[in-house]
Amino acid sequence: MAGREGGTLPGADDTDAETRIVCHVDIDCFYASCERLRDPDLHGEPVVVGMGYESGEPHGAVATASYEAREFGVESAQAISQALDRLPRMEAAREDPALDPAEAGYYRPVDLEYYREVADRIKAILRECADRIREVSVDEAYLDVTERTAWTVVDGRTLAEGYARHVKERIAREVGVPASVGVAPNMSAAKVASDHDKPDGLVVVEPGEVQDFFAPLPVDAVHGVGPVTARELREMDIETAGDLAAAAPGPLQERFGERGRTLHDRARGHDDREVTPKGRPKSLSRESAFTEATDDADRQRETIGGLAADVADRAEGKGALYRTIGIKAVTPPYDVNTRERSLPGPVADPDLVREVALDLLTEFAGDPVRKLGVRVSNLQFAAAEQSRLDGWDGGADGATTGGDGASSRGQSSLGDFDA
DNA sequence: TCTGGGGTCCTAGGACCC
DNA sequence: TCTGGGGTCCTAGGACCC
Repeated sequence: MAGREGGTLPGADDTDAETRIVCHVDIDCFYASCERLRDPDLHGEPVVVGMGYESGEPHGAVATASYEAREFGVESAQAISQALDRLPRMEAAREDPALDPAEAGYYRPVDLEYYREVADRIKAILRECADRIREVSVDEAYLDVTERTAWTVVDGRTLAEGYARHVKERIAREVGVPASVGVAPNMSAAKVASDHDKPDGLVVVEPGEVQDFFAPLPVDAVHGVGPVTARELREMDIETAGDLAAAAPGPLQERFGERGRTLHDRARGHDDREVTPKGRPKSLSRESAFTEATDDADRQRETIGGLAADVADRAEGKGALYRTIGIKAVTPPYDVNTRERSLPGPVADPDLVREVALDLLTEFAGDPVRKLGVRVSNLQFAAAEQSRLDGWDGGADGATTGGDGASSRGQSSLGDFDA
């Protein structure tokens, strides 16, 4: 509100929430865009990237579909077999006179390693463009650019808009993938703004406009409202974000607890979360689905053994100790069961992960299972503290991670992205 | 939507302690 | 023997997100 242009004294800076400038950058159909990067012939064509997909085979699920592929009804998380029904493979269409190549698409298996290389180039640009950045996932990040630009309007546009355009164009020019960008005075509004005009969008929501921007959107456009909450809100006659903003906070809090308050706030344009780096993981897991449910105990044990080894291996790679080991068993129709056991102290012991996981599995012996998973949690990153593990001083854990957060993060950001 | 994989945070009950 | 109230940890499940 106080547009004190020349008066920002460092330290006396009471940057009030309304004057922050947050960008949310979201690469459009990231995996498909990466595939286009290495095969430019795919530009303008329907592209489907499948996980668990092998060339020509019908298994797996859609990880990402290009917008052209979505026109044919191909959706994220869909079975590849179903996607193929709606959009045949180009190779098949060219051989089969009954099929029209104009109504076929290109299918590719997920190649995470390559996508991470591309993501690293993008993230390098984003880090240059902001003082603080939170990398949400491989293809998405929040940037706090308050110190880099301003809400000042020049020639009918905010400087912030020009800045966001610059970020977007750098990504397009230097990496070659399209991004959608949202700019707003807080994270939640920036996220919704970037979603608002995909693909290749740029949506700016100025301070004071946030609530009006939200008002006409369906409730589930609010970040944190999923299918279940949306249904319950509709039962309360809350259909739009505007309805949510106007609703009495009491009943919301009664029904949804603390989350109710948060969602109400967001719909009203309030969100004072700061853009902070993500920090270390709280758990590591690996899971895998069977092609169809199996009650074969040997197969189940074999799967758990493999997952346990993978998880232990990943934990070791990140220098993580774990104190809790758990499994997940999904039984038909789709019941998710979890079991976990905590140990007296943190360990890094692959054999123990396997042993505990197999022991937890015995409860489901003989049950048909469609998916199994192994997880370690209660993590401690003791690499630095390891040396004085015997000289145990109680607060070592908190003190160290807090103290050198910045420098140690630089080191471990290696681990952030590796497998 | 007949359901892939990797995460986060929250809630609620029970055990146990003081 | 029955009864208070507060706190922490553990476990299971649920909702949500990308």
